[in-house]
Amino acid sequence: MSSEALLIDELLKRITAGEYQLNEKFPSENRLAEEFQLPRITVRKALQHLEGRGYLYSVRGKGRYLKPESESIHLHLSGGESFTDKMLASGYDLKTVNLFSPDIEINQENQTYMLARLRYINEEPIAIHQSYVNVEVFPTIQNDAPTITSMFAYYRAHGFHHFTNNGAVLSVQFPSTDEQELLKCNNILPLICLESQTVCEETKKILERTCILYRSDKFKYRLR
Amino acid sequence: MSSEALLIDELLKRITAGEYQLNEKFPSENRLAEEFQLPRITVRKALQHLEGRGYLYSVRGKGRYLKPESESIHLHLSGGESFTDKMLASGYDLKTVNLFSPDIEINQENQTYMLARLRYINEEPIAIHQSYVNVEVFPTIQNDAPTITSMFAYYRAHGFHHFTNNGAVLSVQFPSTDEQELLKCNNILPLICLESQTVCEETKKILERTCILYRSDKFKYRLR
DNA sequence: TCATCGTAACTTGGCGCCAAGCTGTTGTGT
DNA sequence: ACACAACAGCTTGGCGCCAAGTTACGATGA
Repeated sequence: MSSEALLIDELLKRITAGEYQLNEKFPSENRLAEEFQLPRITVRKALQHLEGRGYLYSVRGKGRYLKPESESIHLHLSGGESFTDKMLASGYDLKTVNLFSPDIEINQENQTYMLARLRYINEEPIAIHQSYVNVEVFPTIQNDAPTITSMFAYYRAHGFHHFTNNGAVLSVQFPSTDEQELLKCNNILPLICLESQTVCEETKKILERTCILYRSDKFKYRLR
Repeated sequence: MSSEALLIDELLKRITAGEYQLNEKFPSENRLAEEFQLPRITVRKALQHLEGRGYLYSVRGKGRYLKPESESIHLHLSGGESFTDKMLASGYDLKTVNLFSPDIEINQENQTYMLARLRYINEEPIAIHQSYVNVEVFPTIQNDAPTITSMFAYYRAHGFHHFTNNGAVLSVQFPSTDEQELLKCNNILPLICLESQTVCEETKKILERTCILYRSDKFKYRLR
């Protein structure tokens, strides 16, 4: 194993053992280089890796600081309940921002319109919701899109009242630069990608295909 | 956004668009530095990031090469079925290696014994199974441990025949150096961590607490 | 004409140097 | 005695230089 990898492990041990105070100065690159008898560049790479993972933040000229660990939100990955309802039921302060852009057009091939929303909890972005709405069922979706914050509310307004989803697929991916900006995260923060279809229980019509990108560091997922 | 981040995005676009041949030379650091008018060190960082994510591998003096993308295994995250049964049912060539070590002792605090197994598919390590076996139910587990490859078989041999689990919790973490060596992966490959308890249906005894670490790049997970 | 060896030109890898930012201490001026 | 400015010493950030490895081409010798 490389020196860098071993240093990362050792620093993680110390961090999880509580040896460093939150928001106080982490030992500098030079200090750690001296302590571990490693080149400063090796130490810097290890520290930058820990920054990438969200443990540290740095200010040029000042130093590096330990980030407070954010509390994980427990999310049930199951059932037809909307994300909004789940969060409200658990007492979280959820906010939704519509990421409408006039540039987005209907996908002619599969007749869907992509409507994206950014979800915040406690003023922090935690998920990107991408709904690929079935244009055949909702022909005016492109015009309606700028004002929508709840898809379920939109469906109810259009006469659909009971929903289910036919399973979901979960995978892990890294964020693109756009997603990094939206979610205010680093490029090595894994995102949980959850893909499913929302179906009307009565008519069995597919209303939308959904892709939700969750920051994996903000959630623990309960499975039934 | 930094130059490095934008370069990563652009190279990923090209990779997914199929612009590079598998196992053929990827453009060199100098070549890309010239093309994008960036310092070589910026290009190198971007390429090392892609290496970390598993897209590329490098040979000093020779060059960098695109790795073939491995097929994702679809795994159902549900039910009491064992991992072994699920993989065999899907036709995968699963192999299990017991990671027995005489150094591992019974945890006196919660009376469990940690038995770890490494899972291979097509000769590639894909998951680490850690079973924290209830010593009160299996007092001879420490002696039995070296020869166990199937926990369910072990339980059946001890008179337990029907199992369930009381939900599971899924989270994402990065591998430690030990886990990196076992799974033959880089330090930024996210691992899916699935924690659950295996319970005997008849007696309701907790047989084990399980923690499975899956390479997230090898699996897509189906939820019911 | 063919084979072998040496060198140059390519590749990636390891680590350092200089730049930019911040803070604390000391000296000078009012 | 206090306030302000300058400088030194600390911090992290950007990028380059030299080392190590591989390959291809040209020259020399048989």
